[in-house]
Amino acid sequence: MSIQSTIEAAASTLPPSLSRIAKAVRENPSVVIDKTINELADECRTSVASVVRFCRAIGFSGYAPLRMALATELGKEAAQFSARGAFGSEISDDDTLQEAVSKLASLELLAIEETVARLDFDVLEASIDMIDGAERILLYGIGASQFVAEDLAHKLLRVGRNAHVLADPHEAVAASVLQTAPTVAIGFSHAGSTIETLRFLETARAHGAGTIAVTSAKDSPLARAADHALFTEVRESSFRAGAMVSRIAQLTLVDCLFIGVAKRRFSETVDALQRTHDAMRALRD
Amino acid sequence: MSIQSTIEAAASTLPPSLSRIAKAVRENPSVVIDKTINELADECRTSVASVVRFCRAIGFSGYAPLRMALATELGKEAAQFSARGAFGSEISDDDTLQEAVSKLASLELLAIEETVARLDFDVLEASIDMIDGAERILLYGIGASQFVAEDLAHKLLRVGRNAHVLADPHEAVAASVLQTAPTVAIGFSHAGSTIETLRFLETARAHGAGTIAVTSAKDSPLARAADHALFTEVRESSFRAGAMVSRIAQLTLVDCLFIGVAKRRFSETVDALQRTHDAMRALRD
DNA sequence: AGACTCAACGAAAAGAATTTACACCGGACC
DNA sequence: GGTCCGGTGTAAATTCTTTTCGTTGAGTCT
Repeated sequence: MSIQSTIEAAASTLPPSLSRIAKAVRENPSVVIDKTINELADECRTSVASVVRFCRAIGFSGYAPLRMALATELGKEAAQFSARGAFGSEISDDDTLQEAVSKLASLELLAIEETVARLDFDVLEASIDMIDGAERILLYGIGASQFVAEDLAHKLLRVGRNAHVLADPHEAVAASVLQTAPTVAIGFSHAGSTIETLRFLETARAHGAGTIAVTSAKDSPLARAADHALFTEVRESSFRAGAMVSRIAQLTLVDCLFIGVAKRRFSETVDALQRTHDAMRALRD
Repeated sequence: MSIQSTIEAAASTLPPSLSRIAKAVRENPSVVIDKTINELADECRTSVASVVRFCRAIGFSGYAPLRMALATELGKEAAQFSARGAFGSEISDDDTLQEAVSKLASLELLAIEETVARLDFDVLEASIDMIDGAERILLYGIGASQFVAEDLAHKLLRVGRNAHVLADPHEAVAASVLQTAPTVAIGFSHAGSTIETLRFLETARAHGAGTIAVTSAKDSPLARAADHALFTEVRESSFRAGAMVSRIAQLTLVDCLFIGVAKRRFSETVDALQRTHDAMRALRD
C-alpha cells in the first residue's frame, strides 16, 4: 500500500496535533522532502517530537525513512505523469515531427494500457469459451476494422481454427444464415454504429450464432446486439488520430482473445504454430 | 540529465577517493538512501568529508539533497520497471488469463515505447520525403506484415495518394518494373529475411524506385536492400508472441510515416479525411 | 638536494537535524 | 480528591552533516 493512502487511512485515528501534520503532508507531500523536521513542526504549529510520533504512527521508524520512502513514491508518480507525455493534446500542424510522433505514441500507449486495465475478464473468458466451442468463426469489419478482423482470422487459421473474414455485406449475411455447426460471429467497429457490421451480428444472432462485438462505444447498437461486448478505451478528440489509435486498441483485444483461445489447447496450439512456422521457413529456403 | 549519468560523466575526472564513492553509488545507488554519510564513508574506506566533496563534485549542495534526488530517481526507475510488469517472461501455459494478458500488454507497450525512442528521425524524414514526392506507392508484405501494408495503403488512399498493396510476388515484381512516374516501394518484414519482400524491394530499386524497409532486423538483407530502413524494437523470445507484438510496432512506424506525410499537406489532408469521412457517413445513413 | 606549491585527504570541531527522555496538562475513571 | 493515561511540548542527548584545518605526498622550481 502506498504511503499516501496509509496516511489517509490513519488520519481519522490520529490525535489533533498529528492530524495537522497528516493534513499538511497529504496536501503537499513534497514538504517532507523539502523541509527539515523542525521546519515542518513549525509549519504545523507543533513540536518536532510530534512529527516523530507521526512518522511512527504511519509505520516508519523516523523522519529520515519516511522522507526516503516519500521521495521514492513522488518519483514514481512523476514518472507516471511524464510517461503519459503530451497528453490529450491534439496533433496539430504546428507540431514538429518529433512532437507529433511522441503525442501519437502517448495516445497509443494509453490506449493499450487502459483497454487492458478496464478489460472485463468475465466477458473475455465467455468470449473465449464461445470461440473455443465454435466450429466456424465468422469475422466482419469495414475500413480500418477490416484489417483487425483479418488479423484475428489469420491468427486463428494458423492454429487450425476455421476462421473466415467476410468480404462484403452480402457474403456476411449469407454466411451467417447458413449455419450447419456451432458458429460464432465477431463484429469489429470502432464507433459501434457501422450499419453493415450491425446487420451482420444481428443476422448471425437470429440464426443461432454466438455473437461478440469489439468496439469502443459502450452504449452502441453493436454492443447491445452482441452476446458479449469487448471495449477498447481510446481517447481521441477527432477522427484524425482515431484510425490509428483505435485499431491498436482493437488489435490488443484481438491478442487477448487469441491468447485465451491458444491457452485452451496450449500444446496443440504451440505445435500448430511451430508447424506453420516451419512450413513457411521451408518455403523460403 | 539524470544523476546517474552525471556521476558517470564526472567519474573519470574524480580523484581516487571520490572515485571509490562514485563506483559504490553507481553499482548500487540505493546505498545512498539506506546508509548515512558515515556508513557510506566507511564502506568506501574514506572520510565523511570526502563524501561531502563528492556530493559537491556532482552538483549537489550536500548529502541530503543528493539523497532526495536519488530517491526520486530510483522511484522513477522502479515505476518504469513495474509499469512494464512481468518482464521478458515468456507467456506460458501456467499463466492465468490475467497474467498472460498483462504480460502481452507489457510487451506491446514496451515495443511502442522503444520503437519510438530509438526511431531515427533523419531516416523517417527522408522516408516521408520519398513518399511525399512519389506518384505511386507500392507496398508489399507477407503474412502478418501484409495487414500492416494494407493498413498503410488504406490510410494513404484516404488522403488521396496512389497506394497499392501488391497481392502476390508476381504482381509485386511486375508492378515494380513498370514505373512510369516517381515510385516508392515499401517492404514490410519482421525478420527482414522474407525472400519475396526482399526481391520486391530489389527489383523496384533496380528500376529506379525509392525503397523503404520496415523491419526489426538491423543487419538484415531487407534493411541493406533499401534506401531507408525503419526499425521496430521488439523483445520477444519466441515466435509465439512475435506476430502480435511485432505488428503493433510495425503499425506504430506506419503511423509515424502517415503523420509525416499528412503534415506535409496538412490542410489538404484534413480536408480529404473529412470528405472521405463524410462520404462514408452519407453511405451509412 | 632542498624548498615550495598544491591537490587530496582525513581528523576533529562546529553546527544541524533527529531522536529520546521527561515533565506537564487535562480529562476519564475509580 | 486521587490516580491513571493519552496527548503534548521542552529540553537534553544523540546522531548526522558540514566546515575547518592540518597533514601528507607528488610534482615543480631554484
